[in-house]
Amino acid sequence: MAKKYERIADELRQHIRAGQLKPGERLPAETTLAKQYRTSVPTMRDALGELLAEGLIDKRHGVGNFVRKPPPRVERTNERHQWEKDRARAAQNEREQTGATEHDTGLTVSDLVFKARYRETKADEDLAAAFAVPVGTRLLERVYRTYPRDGDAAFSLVCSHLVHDVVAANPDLLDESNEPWPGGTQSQLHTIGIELDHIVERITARPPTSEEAEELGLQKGVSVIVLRKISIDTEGRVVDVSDVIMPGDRTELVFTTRLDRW
Amino acid sequence: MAKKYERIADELRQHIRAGQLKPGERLPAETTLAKQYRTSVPTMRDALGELLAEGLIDKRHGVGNFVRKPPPRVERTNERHQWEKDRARAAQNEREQTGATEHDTGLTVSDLVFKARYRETKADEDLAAAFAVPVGTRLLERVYRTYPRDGDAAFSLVCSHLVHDVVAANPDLLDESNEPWPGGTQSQLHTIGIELDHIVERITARPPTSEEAEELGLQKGVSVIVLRKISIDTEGRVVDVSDVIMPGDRTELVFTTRLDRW
DNA sequence: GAGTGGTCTAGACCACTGT
DNA sequence: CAGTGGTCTAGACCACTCC
Repeated sequence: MAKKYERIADELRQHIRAGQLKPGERLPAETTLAKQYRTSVPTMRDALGELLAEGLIDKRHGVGNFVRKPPPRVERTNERHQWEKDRARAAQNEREQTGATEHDTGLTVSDLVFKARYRETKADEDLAAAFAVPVGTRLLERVYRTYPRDGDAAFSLVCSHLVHDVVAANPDLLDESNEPWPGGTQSQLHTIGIELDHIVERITARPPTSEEAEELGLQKGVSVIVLRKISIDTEGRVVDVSDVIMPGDRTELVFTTRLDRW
Repeated sequence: MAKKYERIADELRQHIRAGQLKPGERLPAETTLAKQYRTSVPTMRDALGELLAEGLIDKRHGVGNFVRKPPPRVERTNERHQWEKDRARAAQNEREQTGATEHDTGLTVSDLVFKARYRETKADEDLAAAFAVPVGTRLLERVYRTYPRDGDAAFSLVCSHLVHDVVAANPDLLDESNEPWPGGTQSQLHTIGIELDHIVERITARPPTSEEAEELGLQKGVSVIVLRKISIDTEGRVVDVSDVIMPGDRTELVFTTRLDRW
């Protein structure tokens, strides 16, 4: 009654967990495995597909299937926001030391390659609702990528939106060649007199688009975590709406909620 | 170069988004679709598999494939914790009105079926580390399920852990027949003099186990969001560790972080 | 060029649902 | 019982990687 590919996946899972198959080790070819388990290649592939989605193996086209090393999970905490706010007004040389990604990953600036691209767009229905502005309002769209210097896959895909006419008060903020801006977005907003009051983050999970899977180096069946960060200033105005796409198998979000005392 | 099943999935996606296929409507049989798209049944199934993982269609064995109605997303906010704390000391009749699930879903008590099961266990390595107690410490494990009265799939799978000897101070807390306890866990802890100071929530995403997929009514390819909630009291002691499993296609987590003023 | 995984086909047979 | 989707098989052919 149990499905064959599930039984095979279970067996392989046991072998991996028990350490009979070690991290980094190559599995036998799929045709070989199919013979070993007395099944067909497609069924064998279904079994391997389960392990793939769980992040237990890596498939490398033309090379083989490998037991995956337990992936280092990247934590992203909500305490980063206060940390960023505290630094937003610090001296430039202090702000230059590290950014929020380094804060999360524990890596240093020299390990990371950073890219930014700015573009002008118009608010669609979704963003217009988030900003509480009319559809078609001019926005500044900022796309960020951070890669480890050696690897190839990005840590996360970030797309930030600001209301163009608001940030135009400081022309430096419209120029992508000023990135990476020491101290990040809160520091940029500080130059035009904006102070953040609170941040709302909405989190969902879904399968990646093929572009997202490509950029993040995701195996088939692995979901992404989508985080929409909405920054509200002390006037109650929405000043930034950012979408962050993170690999579901390597990400852990941490939120601390402090409670009022009785 | 584009994969055939992706092209077909794209076409069907367009038809659904454009409203040519309406929510609730049945698609032609897979054999029929395969002929229409001049492909084989397995390839057609790969295409439908994409839509399935995205939550655009429902597959019903022996019946057919249906366009899914946009699923009502259940929000879970971190403001629920302060809300629960405020009610923990309220009069019993007020606490009885509604619980946190109703607070999140907007449904009333009569729409929901609630089940609780208590069990005594010993701390494994994972939980021992979370509680900062020795492995093998006696714990009280509490499993909760909340179902809509009409539907069949649970909203979420909750498993809470308390240190047995701590809560045994009030024997009522060891008896599952006292569930649902008006006012929830914070109210229960209040009876033994525990006040919460803050809550840490760690969020990850992964494919469901087959049991989870069954209980939550998940289609193939849909991930679950896993939330581990750690409650810390005013003494800095971890008093509760709860794991919450939620369907990735119907859940939105909302976290608000308030920032100190400059 | 040899060996690997990726895509696609064609079809058998089983399990589930509703009439 | 008829019709549907679910599982499994057997094998062709392509794309990628490395020697």
